[in-house]
Amino acid sequence: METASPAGKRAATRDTILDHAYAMARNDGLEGLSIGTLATGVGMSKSGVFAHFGSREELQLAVLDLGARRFMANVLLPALKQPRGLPRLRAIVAHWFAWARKHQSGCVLLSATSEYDGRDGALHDAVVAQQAGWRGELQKAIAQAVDEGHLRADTDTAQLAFEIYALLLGLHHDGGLFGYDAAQRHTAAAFERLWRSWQP
Amino acid sequence: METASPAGKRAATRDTILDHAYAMARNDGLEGLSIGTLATGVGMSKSGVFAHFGSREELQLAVLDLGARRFMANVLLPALKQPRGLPRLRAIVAHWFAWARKHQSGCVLLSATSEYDGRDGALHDAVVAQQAGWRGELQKAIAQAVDEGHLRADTDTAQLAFEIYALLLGLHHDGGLFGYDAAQRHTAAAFERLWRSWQP
DNA sequence: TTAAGGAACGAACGATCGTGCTATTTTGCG
DNA sequence: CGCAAAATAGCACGATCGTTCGTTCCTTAA
Repeated sequence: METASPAGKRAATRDTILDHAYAMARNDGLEGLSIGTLATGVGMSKSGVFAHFGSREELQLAVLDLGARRFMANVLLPALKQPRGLPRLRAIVAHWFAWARKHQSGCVLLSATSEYDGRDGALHDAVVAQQAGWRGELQKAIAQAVDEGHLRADTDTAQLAFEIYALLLGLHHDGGLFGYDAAQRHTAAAFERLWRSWQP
Repeated sequence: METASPAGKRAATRDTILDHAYAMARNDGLEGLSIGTLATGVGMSKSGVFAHFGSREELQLAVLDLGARRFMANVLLPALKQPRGLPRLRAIVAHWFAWARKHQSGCVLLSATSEYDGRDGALHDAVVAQQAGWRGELQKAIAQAVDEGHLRADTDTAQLAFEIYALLLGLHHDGGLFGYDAAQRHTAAAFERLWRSWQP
């Protein structure tokens, strides 16, 4: 048998553990993850959970990776069905809004940036790589919108990507603290101004 | 003697402890604060540090409060020397930029919002109160700029305050992850567009 | 039927956590 | 100087942390 069967028992329970770990990390962050509490949550022993990852750091990296894959699957992937250019870009933002609504009580990727942006180590590197990757996807979608003539030809893709990201940070922030509805209104209004100011 | 002499020994060492605690919380967050590590940092015993606060939560609240006071002293207060209206508003943003540069490796107030936005308890309430207070100050400065005729008369103060805050979130985020310089350029460019779009 | 291998458990490790208590030291006042 | 009061240290507690190790259980193949 090769290195991994398509869906062996090991992989299945590992997925179960990661699912619980992700839910916990949404509230307590990756630094708040404890193997004991996680084991209780999934109904396993501490050592049983531990054996699947080998170290707490590996567990945290796996949860971070799961978060990144879920984000991509929920925000980027469905938007790819839209035609290239502004429609796809707006679809990304729309799905990102939905993601923020579902993650009002905390987003693993965002809390991870707060937790690891000033440290060294594998988690820091993983967070930076993940954020840089997503920013790159954003810039790619923006560049396509420029190519299609949906945005001004002199658009600075990094600049616009930054502003889009900042608005979503605002949505997450205000949504978590003051309630999603008001935050959603402010963010949507800001986006209308944003698209208008970059239209050709 | 009354409840507190102007600068007794107790208050002095308490300030020393809080200063170290603030520095530590910048890297590890308020949840990462441990009394033992803090005691080692200030060269005291665990119980000696503990006696000043009575509980870990009280310590965290004190650090959060110190952060808020330092933020106000560094960002709002110096801006009050500028004349009401847009000059003062831009001064607030300028000092906020400097604050973000000094706090690239982590801002206690920001990480606190990530850590407590999805929980209950005194820390959550303190974070919400602090953020709401600051947002209120922003809105007040914006309203004055409207009164002075420096911004459009139909300006939605809550909306503009949200957008300003979102841009600073972006500055903190990108500054910590990708380096301050590029983040500062993007944020400054976004602000120029922002002021222009709200000018009368 | 039995041997083999993987998965999970249970117990224990040293370390550290927050938090009490009781001494001991330091301080300020008469 | 001497004495009360305040400030700090020392010690111990139960709990939990991540991690290791040996054992048990279950599945699968010969």
